[in-house]
Parts: sequence; structure tokens; C-alpha cells
Amino acid sequence: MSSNISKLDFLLTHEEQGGVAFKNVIRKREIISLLDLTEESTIPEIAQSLNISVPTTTAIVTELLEDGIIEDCGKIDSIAGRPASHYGLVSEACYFIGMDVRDTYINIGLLDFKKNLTLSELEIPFHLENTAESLEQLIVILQKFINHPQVGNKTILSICISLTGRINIDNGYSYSFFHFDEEPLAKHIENRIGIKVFLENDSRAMAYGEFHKGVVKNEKNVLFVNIDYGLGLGILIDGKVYYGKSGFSGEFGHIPLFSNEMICHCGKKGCLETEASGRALLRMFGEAVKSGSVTGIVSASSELNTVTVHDIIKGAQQEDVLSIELISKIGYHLGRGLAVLVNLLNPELIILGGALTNTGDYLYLTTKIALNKYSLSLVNSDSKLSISKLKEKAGIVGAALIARNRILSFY
Amino acid sequence: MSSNISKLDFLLTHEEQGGVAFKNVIRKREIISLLDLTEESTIPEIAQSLNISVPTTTAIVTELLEDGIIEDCGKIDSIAGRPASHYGLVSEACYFIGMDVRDTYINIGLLDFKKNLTLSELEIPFHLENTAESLEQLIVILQKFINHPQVGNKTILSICISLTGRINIDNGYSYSFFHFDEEPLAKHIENRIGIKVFLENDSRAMAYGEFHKGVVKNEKNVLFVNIDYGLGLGILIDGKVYYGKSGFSGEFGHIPLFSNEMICHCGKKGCLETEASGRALLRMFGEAVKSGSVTGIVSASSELNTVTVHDIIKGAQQEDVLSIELISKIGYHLGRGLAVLVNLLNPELIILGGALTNTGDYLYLTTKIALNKYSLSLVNSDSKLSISKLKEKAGIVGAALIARNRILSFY
DNA sequence: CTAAATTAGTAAAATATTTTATTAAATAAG
DNA sequence: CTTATTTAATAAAATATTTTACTAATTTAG
Repeated sequence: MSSNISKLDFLLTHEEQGGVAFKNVIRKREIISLLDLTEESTIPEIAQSLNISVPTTTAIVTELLEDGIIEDCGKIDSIAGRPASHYGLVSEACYFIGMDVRDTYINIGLLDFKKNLTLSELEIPFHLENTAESLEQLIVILQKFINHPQVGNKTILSICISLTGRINIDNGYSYSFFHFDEEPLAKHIENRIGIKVFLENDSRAMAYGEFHKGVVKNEKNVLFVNIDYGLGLGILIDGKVYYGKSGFSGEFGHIPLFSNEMICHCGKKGCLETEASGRALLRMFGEAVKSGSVTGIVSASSELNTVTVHDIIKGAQQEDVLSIELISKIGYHLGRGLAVLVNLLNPELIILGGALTNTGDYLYLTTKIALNKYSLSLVNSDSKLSISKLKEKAGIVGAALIARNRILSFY
Repeated sequence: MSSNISKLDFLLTHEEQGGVAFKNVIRKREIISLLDLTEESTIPEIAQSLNISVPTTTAIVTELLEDGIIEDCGKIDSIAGRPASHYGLVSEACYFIGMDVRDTYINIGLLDFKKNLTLSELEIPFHLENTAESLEQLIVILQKFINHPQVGNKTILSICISLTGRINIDNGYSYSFFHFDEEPLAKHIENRIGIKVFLENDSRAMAYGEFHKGVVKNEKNVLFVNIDYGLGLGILIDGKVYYGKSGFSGEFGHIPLFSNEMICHCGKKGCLETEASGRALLRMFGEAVKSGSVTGIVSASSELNTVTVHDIIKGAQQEDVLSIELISKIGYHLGRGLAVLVNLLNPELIILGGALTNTGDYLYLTTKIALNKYSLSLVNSDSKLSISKLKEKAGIVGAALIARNRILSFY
């Protein structure tokens, strides 16, 4: 880590103090928040937005310039009068790491101060198990990334690790994995690495990435549906990620939408996930083959237990008719689920992400048909339906953004 | 209106200005907001919360005292040292009117600065029709209330009218009723009455009342279900009412939860409202009587078309077995709907309101059973289920609070 | 091409706010 | 019952911020 971290100290402390020194810290943060939003602003613009006088604004901006946190981006487009200097954040001022922990691999990436993903390593082999060895492996991968020649010399302000299962984002506990200690998992890794660590749930991290660096423009009420092996949901309300009382919001896969007699892995029956997920796709595929449907993916029903969701998706891409039919069916059920969301939440935008969206229109079109059919048209006409833009990078981008935004305290 | 409105002028103007005079207005508003939240606070507490020094705080508090907006509530409970004076809002400083417009009557009430409902008139005869005469009737009722001896001499800062149908709360347009003019309905009434007027959707107004003056204590993520002739929902997220993109959120009655072949009045089929609403109760009652069920409410099936939801509720209260059975059935379906909400939103509290909640445990118990059965127990164990506290006054309290809070700009 | 108009930024004066020190009012300890 | 301790509130001094007036840099109109 470089030595200029002292200049950024005020970003790392969150104590509430009185006095004018602290007031200045607040205003520095406010200016950074504003520049984060506007990309570039002039001193008069900042003064007006923040209700501070121009001389005071100039003084704080000068300090931030000296700290190397913001820079003069030159004078541009003045309609009349003396042109104002535009100021913006300095990309290289500090960096953040996002780590996306999956079942069989890890994705990891480096985000700069201006939210550019400057480095990423995808599909680093890893096996997620609830053991100390697995955790050790994770920490080694993280440490190795930090020691990377393109990372080692940079100021890393924080790290966010996205994990599946129950996570308490406030105290950094993970309840589903690596819960060996009294000490929160985040704290444990933090002590080993020496950099502030946050945790987040995987679906929510993906949603967060998509909300801030994906298809979302200015929408403030957005839903991100993660249709993979399971079915997850991230909810953005009023520009902020919605967690619910204990961070359990978005159990979209387990809303009781069907009267089928299918027992879901959650123990209940009739869950949407029993008809709209990779898991459902796999089950339907098995049933179809056993009852004699023809497919190019397996030749005998004995090979069935080696088939993966990925195989069926690939099958659809290669025109396998059974795969296409089943994926369309999944899409239809998903669309009915989305109708529930639309009627309840009247969102501006719904984003479809996760592996099953790689099948293009086969999933999308039936989803859209069912959504139109089952939702109130007045409400539905308000909502756009899009496909994820960040794809497999949604997790690392989301995690790194969470790391960044938690430090800069815009949640 | 009394002449001291000039002292409250700063509450009525929402212009963004620079300079220290405006800064002071912001701080006055902040102190009022704080006292609204805490009921009473000392100068040191205010200074700390707002990050202002004690002398400055004293100066602003003194001004507010002179304005008659806040008052000294005396010195209390000091553990050691000189006891601090506690300051609180003055109930009589200003007032707000809430008007709840229903199909066949109007409720109207007066709320003081400290959120006490000081006067209310319930079930004033009125017939809601989309005609100029009906609107005129509404304005007459409102004007009459303002001229009431207990109202006339008071400073009314604003009025909120709660109406059924589509409402744009920002510009004050009502699209379903009284949409005769270019001018927004709110503006039209405002010009006639001479007091600032806001509009709100009826279900949302009820929810708002319950959130702020009902069973809600410190919960920030709350759902209010209005089970009356129809089925409505108000959503409180992060302490604020959630509207969705165009104010259409909460169409809970029309989520496609059933595979029945029942056409809903919205045009779709399978809507929750076809199985869980007063309308559904009435339909089921008719079907049951026609197929020979015995009930104390009607003696012949020819009398069926005069039966109202109210009759069936009264029947249940008087131990009519058919009524009780049907209401329990409605409760069960409602519970399955609530399970969807719980799984998606992980709320702290769900409040049941509307006429059907007057049947006590007949509805409540089956609702709770179905909710437990169909929701994820981990998520559900977080959520309390309560019955509305404000009952028939929820509408006027909610509307008056909206009038108040829009002026004080805490949304 | 010059002067007027417009907007940015700076210096000095005026004002406001915070700090520090002090006084006031209460409780707890000896 | 007196003194030390704690907390609130005020006064005066120190500091910070805003205002006002002015200078700088550019565009537009004539």
C-alpha cells in the first residue's frame, strides 16, 4: 500500500464528532458524493448544490486537490462569461476489491475510485465447502490478488466478499459458511489481510452491480432477477438496495404460486422455484427424457444424472428442440412470477440475469408474454424488461461497488 | 384564520435559496423534525443531533419559542448536574385537515401540530359521482367544516383529501374522479378554499395513518393490508410510503395467485381478490345459499341481491355459521397472499385493516395459519401480524398527517 | 474590433459560529 | 451540611463563513 493513505484517513473513520474540523470532513464527503453523481462539477455548481458560499467551497476544493482526491479537468463549454474549471474524482486516488465466491470458482476484480473495473480474474479454481481449509484457500486467493504486480502498489481502501447464504451485512457475520468463530468472518479476514472487509449476499451483490454499472440509468425502483440454478431477487427502492428486516428480502424463488404437488428443496410446496429455475429445468428435462422425448444432449436415460443446467443451455443454443421448449416453459412460469412483482411494486425496470438468460429470446419472449398476460396492463406498461449487461462480471463489480460505497458512506 | 400565520411563513415556502437566512430556515425545520420524532429534547441533545454548537442552538430555539412554535416543557429527570429544559412542539401552533372521501359518505378531521386528532366528523352523507355537482357538494362539506366554531379561528396550514382511484400526488391531479379541467383538482379546491390542498389515494392514506399513529412503533418496513370490498395494500419502506414508478404500487388484490377460472373485475383471471376480499365473500355467500346452505341472514335465495358485505360481517358477529365459515376461508386465502409479501419483502410488521378485520379471530386465525404454512419460516418468524388500531379513523388521520408532513417536508 | 454583458474567482469587510472560560444548578460523597 | 462532581447555560474571545466589492476571462452585440 502506498503512503498517501493518510490523506484518505478521513474516509476510513466514521466517528461522529462535533466541531468545525468534523464539519469539514462532512463537507469533503458531500463534495465527493456530488462528484460521484455528476462525474464533473464546477465550484459554483458545488456551492449551490451544497448551500455553501463560493469562497468556502473554493477552500475545500483546494484541500481535496492537495489531497490528490480530485483533479481539475479543465475549462469547458461556457455559454458566456469566464469559463469555470470542472473538477472530478481522480481514478487512481484509491481502489477497491470485489470478490465473488461461487461453488466451484472465484471471480475477483479491482475497481478504481471512478468505478472502472481496472483488473479482473475470472474462474479461479476453488471449492466452496464449510471447512477451515476452504476458508484458508479463499484467503490465499485474495492475498495473491493483492500481491499481484498491478495491485500491490495501490491504495486499497476496502474489500467486499460476496457469498451465498445468510449474511449479516452490518456486523460481517456469515451464518451459512465459515461460521467457526465468535469473531465475525469479515473481521477474521480483515485481521489476516490488513484491509477493511465487508460481506454481502451473492444475489444482492450481482443486483447491486447491475443497478450501478449495468443497464440501470436513472431508474430508482428496479428489480434484478437472478435465474440460475436457483431463483434470486435483488430489490432497489428509491435508489437503495432493500434488505428487509433481517436481510432476508427477495425470496422470490419461494413464493407459493403453484398448486402443484412438488416439494421444493426449501421444504414447502408450490414454490415458484419448482417451476422456474435451473433446478426445475433439470427436473423437467429428466422427466421428458424418461417419458420418451428425443434430445441431442443424451442418447440414453442412463446418462441423465451427468446432465447439468449448463448442458441444456448449450443444447438450446445449438437448436436442441427439447431444450428450447423447456426453457420457454421456464420463461412462461417466470413471467407469471414477475407479474406478481410488477403488480406489487410498480417498478421502472426489471433486469433478468443469471445463467438462463444466456439462452436469449427462448427465455425472454415467453417471460414477456406471461408478464403481459398476468399483470395489470396499466401498471405493466410502466415497467421495462431488460437482460443483464454485466453478465458474469455482475458479482465482482457489485461487490467492489459495495466495498467502495460503504467507505464513502452512500449506501 | 388567525394572524400569526406570518410566523409560520417559513414552513409554507419551499424555495431553495442561498445565504445564512435560508440556512436558518433549514435549521428551524431540522429542529422541528427532531422534536416531531423525539416529542421532547434538551438544547444539548438538539445541538449534538444536528451538529450545531450549544450557543447557536440556543439562539435558534429562542427564535422558535418567540414564534410560538415550540414551548418549554420544564426541567425533568437529571441524574446529576444542572437539569436541562425540555422543549417540545406547541399543539396549538397550527392545524391540518384530513378528508376521507368514500362512496356514500365523507369523514373529516382536524389534526393539531402535535398530531392529535382534536375534532372529527364521521359519515357525513355524500354521494361520490364523477360530476361537477358531486365535487361542489364535497367543497361545501369542506368549507362547512372549516367554518365550524372549533375550527374557524385556527391556523390551518394545509388539507389532504383522500380519494379512491388514480392520483398523482406531485401535481395534484385525480384521474378517476373530478378530472374536468386542465387545472389539477388539488389546485381547483385550493383556489376555492384558500388553503393549500394535497391529494392522496385512499388505501395509501389509511396505511399512512396506521404507520404513524397506529400500531407501528419503531418499525421501518411495514405492510398495511386493507381488506374491505376490494383488497388494497400500503407499503412502508425505510420509514417512507412506497409509491412505485407512477404511484400504482400495492395492487395486491390483482396478483395472479389462483388457477381458478374466475374472471376478476379487473379483467384478468386468478387474481387474489377473486378469493380474498369482501367481493369474494359476497360471491361465495350467494353460491352457498343457492346450493342449499342454511344461514340466519336470508331466508330465501330471492333476497340474495340485497345482502351486503356488512350483513355477512354482522352475521359472523352473531354466530351465523355460514358467515363464519366463509370469512375463515377468505382469511386462509389472504394468508397465502401474505406469504408472498413476507417472502419478498421480509417486513417487520403486517397490519390488517378494513371492514373484514371487524370479524376478529374468524379472519385472523386462518390468515395466520396460511401465512405460517406458505411462507419461509425463517423469514416469517421475523414478521408480526397485527390488526389495525385506528379502524374507521385511519383515513382521516392518515390524510391529515400527509397534509402535515408535506408542509413540514418529512415525507 | 470594441464595448457591453455575463459568469468565475478572489480579497477584504461584515457577520455568524464555534471555542473556551465562566457561572449556574443540581446530585453524590465525605 | 459542606464540598466535590456533574451537567446546563451564558459571555467573551477566537475562528470560520458569508457578503460585498472587485478583478478576470470569456461571449455577444453593434
